[in-house]
Amino acid sequence: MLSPTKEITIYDIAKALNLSPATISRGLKNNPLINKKTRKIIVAKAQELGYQPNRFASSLRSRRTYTIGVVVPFIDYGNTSSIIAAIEQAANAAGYMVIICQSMASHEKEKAQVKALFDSRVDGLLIAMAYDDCITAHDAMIRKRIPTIFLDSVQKNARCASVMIDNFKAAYEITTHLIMQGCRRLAYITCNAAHPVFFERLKGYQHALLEHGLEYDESLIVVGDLSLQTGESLSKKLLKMSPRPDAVFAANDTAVISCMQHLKNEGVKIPDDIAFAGFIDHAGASTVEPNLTAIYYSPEEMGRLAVNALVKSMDKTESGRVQKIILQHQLMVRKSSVRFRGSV
Amino acid sequence: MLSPTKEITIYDIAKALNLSPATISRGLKNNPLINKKTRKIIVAKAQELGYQPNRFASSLRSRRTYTIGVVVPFIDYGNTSSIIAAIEQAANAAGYMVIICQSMASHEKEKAQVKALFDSRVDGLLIAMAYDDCITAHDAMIRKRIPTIFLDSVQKNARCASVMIDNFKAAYEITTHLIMQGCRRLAYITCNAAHPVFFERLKGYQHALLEHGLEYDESLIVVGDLSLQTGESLSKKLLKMSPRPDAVFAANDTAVISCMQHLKNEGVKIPDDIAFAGFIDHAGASTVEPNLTAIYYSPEEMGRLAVNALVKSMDKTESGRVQKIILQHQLMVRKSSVRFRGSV
DNA sequence: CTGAAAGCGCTAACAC
DNA sequence: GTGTTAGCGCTTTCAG
Repeated sequence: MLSPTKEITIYDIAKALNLSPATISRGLKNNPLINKKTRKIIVAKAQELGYQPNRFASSLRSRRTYTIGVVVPFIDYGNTSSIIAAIEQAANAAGYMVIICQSMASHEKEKAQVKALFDSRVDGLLIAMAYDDCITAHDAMIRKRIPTIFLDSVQKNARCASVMIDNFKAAYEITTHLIMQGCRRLAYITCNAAHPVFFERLKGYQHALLEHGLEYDESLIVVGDLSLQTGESLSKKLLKMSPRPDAVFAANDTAVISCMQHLKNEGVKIPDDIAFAGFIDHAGASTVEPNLTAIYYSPEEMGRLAVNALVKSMDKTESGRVQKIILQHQLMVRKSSVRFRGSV
Repeated sequence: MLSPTKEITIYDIAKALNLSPATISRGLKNNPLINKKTRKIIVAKAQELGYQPNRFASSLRSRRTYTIGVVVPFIDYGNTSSIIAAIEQAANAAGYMVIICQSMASHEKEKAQVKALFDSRVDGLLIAMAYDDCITAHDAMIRKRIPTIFLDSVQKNARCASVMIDNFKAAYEITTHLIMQGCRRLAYITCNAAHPVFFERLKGYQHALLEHGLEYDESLIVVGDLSLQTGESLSKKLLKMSPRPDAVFAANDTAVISCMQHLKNEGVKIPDDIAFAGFIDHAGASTVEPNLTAIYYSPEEMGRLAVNALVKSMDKTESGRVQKIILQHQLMVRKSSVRFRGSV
């Protein structure tokens, strides 16, 4: 029995087969130059000896790691885990491994993670930023020509690829829907994060108000926290408003459900007293009662498209044209916002 | 300006400083042998030149990757994403990166992922298996002395470390609770997966029945699918039973909520007609109405304890004593199962 | 405290 | 088709 500590290398296979290490390497990599028979023998011997390739050595030499880095604010937040699941699957199918990091919605952490990923020489990077004013770290990546795709980001300035939905349009649709349901005082719950996504959503909200002859009233804007599920404090703020809003559009993806629940506990009737709409449609939306109106897009598609675009730009040495992929979304109208029951 | 393609290495720093590469390496790694002043100069120069260490080269030489591999059936399932979030955080804090893989509840995939992780020479492995009859792949890992910790697994035979809750006890507590609420015909929803976790839960259920003088009736066992959220088909099966069960204990972590919802749509009153209890307490449990009774344990703690134990066994060359960590859980009694409202 | 030299395991370039 | 050689960037003895 072999000593378990000793690693089997291609040299061992080469020696056992009286071939050169180069041939072994080629045989194991399905290099077409190699004689089919030779390859078979090589593969069999490798199996027999329990050979396991060493990716480091290979990566060091070939300057290719077949690894992609993913940075998100939090893995367990909204539909993030589903997007990551899709990324992992698509990456795997394309022969890549996935290193996942959380930025915890912190600049420093985000930068550190990107740097660490660079130290790991990932071939490409997928990044969902917590804020928009932190291009520097990614700038470094881009300068170093690491293909990078942003998820859910709209950097006007930066010429960088991204995959996202049309946040302006989606917010516009939600707001219009609420107005069509007869709502006139639409509270808007947003985040303290200076993220372009929230900016776009606000613009969509404002645009819809304007188009329907409603005034934009800053006192109807409620700011929550990104990292915390501040449903209770939000609900209190809403209750204190006078006159009370007759609708809530929560562009903050997480707090909306607990906010709704707290209001219900306070005796608020949803949607009759206050109609509700969230933004991203995640698992809780169709569980909470009444079911929550929200924007749906396929997390699987988001992950898949991002990986495919990334793989494409990793494959060609020259990083491809900058690409902005807009994912289709749809407004899932559910009971939390439907007031005219006859008509819908 | 430097050509962006040329990588800065410690040799460049060495040359610029008239020092040897070895000194640079030591300086960058905070080796105590190095003069403090020299180190400062080295670090400054590295910064100036935009040096980024190359982990591969380092790993190749030092045989340490500071990477841990994680394999789970699905990232977006139950409380998995929260456990992973905690793993990522704890690993990061300890100086490790995390590579995450999904086995998709498939043997082949699981094996392939473990092999790929080994090719990446991860220093340690955390694995939540989909089934129990696939020790082989992990056996290889263990033989190769890669510290491995199983999440939620109870291999009687294998002498391997694990972190989990006491599934038998938890199931026993749930069942007892339902019986205390006056339920006598307790349906048990489980998975087709041959996973020890489900075996333990079944035993706990049976033990509680026995202890309370109730017969174990196989016709009350409903088998669902692990990978799919077969809530609707489960609810149909339940409705067909006659006499109908007066309680449902769903050891299958996912399907229970949609199952409840379907039954509600069919006019079943919960908990009065049928009391409900799930197993793992994930986000949906306190959103669905009535709120779902379930077993809670901290996913943060699960992740943290697993990583800490792993780090410990990676640090000492000799892998430490086999360790089984049992996480405390608690039964979260909620409205879905409470029938005696006065008394609870 | 610093330097010289060797080599981790693999692959690319060039021979034959 | 296969072999030779060199070297990816780093760390690690061993010297001094």
